[in-house]
Amino acid sequence: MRTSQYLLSTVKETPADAEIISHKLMLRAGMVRRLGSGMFSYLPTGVRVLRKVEQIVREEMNKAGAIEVLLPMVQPAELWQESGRWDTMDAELLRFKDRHQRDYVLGPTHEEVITDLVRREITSYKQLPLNLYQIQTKFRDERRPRFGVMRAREFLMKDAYSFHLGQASLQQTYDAMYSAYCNIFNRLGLDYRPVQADSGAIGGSVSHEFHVLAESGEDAIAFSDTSDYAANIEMAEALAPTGDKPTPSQALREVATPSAGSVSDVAALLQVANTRIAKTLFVLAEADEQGKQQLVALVLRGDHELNELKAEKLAGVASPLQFATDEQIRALCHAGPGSVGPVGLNIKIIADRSAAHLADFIVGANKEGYHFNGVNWERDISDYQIADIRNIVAGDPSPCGFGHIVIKRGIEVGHIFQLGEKYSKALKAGVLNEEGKHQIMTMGCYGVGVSRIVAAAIEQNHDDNGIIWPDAIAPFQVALIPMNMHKSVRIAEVTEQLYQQLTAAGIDVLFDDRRERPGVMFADMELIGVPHSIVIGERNLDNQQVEYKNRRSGEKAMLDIASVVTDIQQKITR
RNA sequence: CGGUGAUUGGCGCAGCUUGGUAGCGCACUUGGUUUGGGUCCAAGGGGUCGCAGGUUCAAAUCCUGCAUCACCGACCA
Repeated sequence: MRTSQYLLSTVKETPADAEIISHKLMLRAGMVRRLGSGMFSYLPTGVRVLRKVEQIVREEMNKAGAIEVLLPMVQPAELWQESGRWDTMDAELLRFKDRHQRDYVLGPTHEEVITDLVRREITSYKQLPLNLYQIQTKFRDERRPRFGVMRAREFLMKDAYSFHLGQASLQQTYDAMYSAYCNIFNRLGLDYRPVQADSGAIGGSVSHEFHVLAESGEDAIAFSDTSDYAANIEMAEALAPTGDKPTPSQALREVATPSAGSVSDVAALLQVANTRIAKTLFVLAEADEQGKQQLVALVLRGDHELNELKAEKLAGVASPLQFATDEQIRALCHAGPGSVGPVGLNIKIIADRSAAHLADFIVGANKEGYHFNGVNWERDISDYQIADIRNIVAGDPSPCGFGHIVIKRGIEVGHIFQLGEKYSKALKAGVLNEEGKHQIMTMGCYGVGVSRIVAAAIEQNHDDNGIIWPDAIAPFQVALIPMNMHKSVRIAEVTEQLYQQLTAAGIDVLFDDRRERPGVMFADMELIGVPHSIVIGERNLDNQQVEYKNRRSGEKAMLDIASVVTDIQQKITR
């Protein structure tokens, strides 16, 4: 490609509304332009990268036995009503009507469509297992789109769905997808980790996320410092403290804590560590037969945070988790939040494992401006359950049994699930088994955020001058930068010749044939992140040489014109 | 959804407090100049000041409503 015939569209100024580095650089490098909130147009350079990522994903999926399909983005409401997600999926699902006033949705994911397709096409166990995938645009009406294409509403995703008769077959495909994903991210040249995850709104049981590690990541991941255990923080089990519970030694007493509401206030006032305080949160219980919802008290150590996902999975707790209002709390405790505690409450009380390990601790006294000190389980709070309801924190023992927890941030770029029968059962997708009996299929689903990978790759690979693409996904592998080509026939001829040779060798070359000053060309090629550049100048031409520069390492070398193609090929495949 | 802020040539912004008919930088066009790290000089084109209504002799500026966009928040009692 010649710059004079290309749409480079680089800009010097950083748009004001770009927050993170990948967003800024994608705008500056002329990869994307914002059309509306969470919606982006891809310019040629952006498309080139997107296609390269896509192609690697496609190749690895094919290699792993998946077959490509293409499903509609606009989907009839009936399918979503049939699966039940028309009602459960709320605002994120964009709905609209056609000219006949029929309801449709813009596909945020394709479980319904694929399950419908498969139930029509597949009738016998002999056709299983089957793994179908597509690379397609999704639309999710995010409550807050941000970070450019990282959390956009419209985005490009690879989604695969597998169908099986039985768990063993599902596990086999799941494992194959797991290694296919590792291959994908290895080929992309990214620093990533597979982590244990919750399966969330899509449903199912076993699940892994693939995260690209980056400071700007939206997810926190818990790692063991000695084993290869890694789990999403919302999922990582916080173990009970080891050793015996300290022996109670104090009597229960009331202490005045005027205007001390938060844990840190109380700790400061009473001159104790916040680990000696237990905080009490109130959430709604599951509705009883009359449809009434009582409250449930969740008790956590003062330095810990509630893990909502863990809490809402507990029996008796309403799911999704709903916090009690101030009024509800006052009606129950006769005190406002800040002075409330579990002592004397006649409702279900769930203590976190760490909170349950406390003795002689401090809680709100259910009396405005007062706390109890010297509180002890059993003696003062007899009826309670113990559960893991907190977020794991750095330094906790790892749930795998080896080492301690380190927390890092990651960008979720892949997610694999074992769905089970959630959708196949709802849509009655089954086959005849060996006994000639109808049997519901078991499903798995496997997603890769293609457009998000592009942003994640930039987060991990950039410097002050711009993007530094890994070779595998660079929009161009080589930049040809001639010095004063328009004044020197010799330069023009050599550059033209190199361009022909490199292109013929199947290398993506960007030939900067603009009438620009050298500084402009250097700056642009660095900004868009071309990994290898060749500078053609008069002084080296006398020796039949050109200058090579590596974008990432800064390495410079002189190359003989005669061997440029093979030299470059070696540097690329490296 | 709640809070805060923004909206002025293609992009980034000033002007608004104190109303008087719009300006700067980048980009673009033309001519010259320069040519191994975002040249310099000169001339030029381009704006219903987000939309609607109101106040006024007069509104980018004041008032009201709406729209769009962004940031922060949406467990930590």
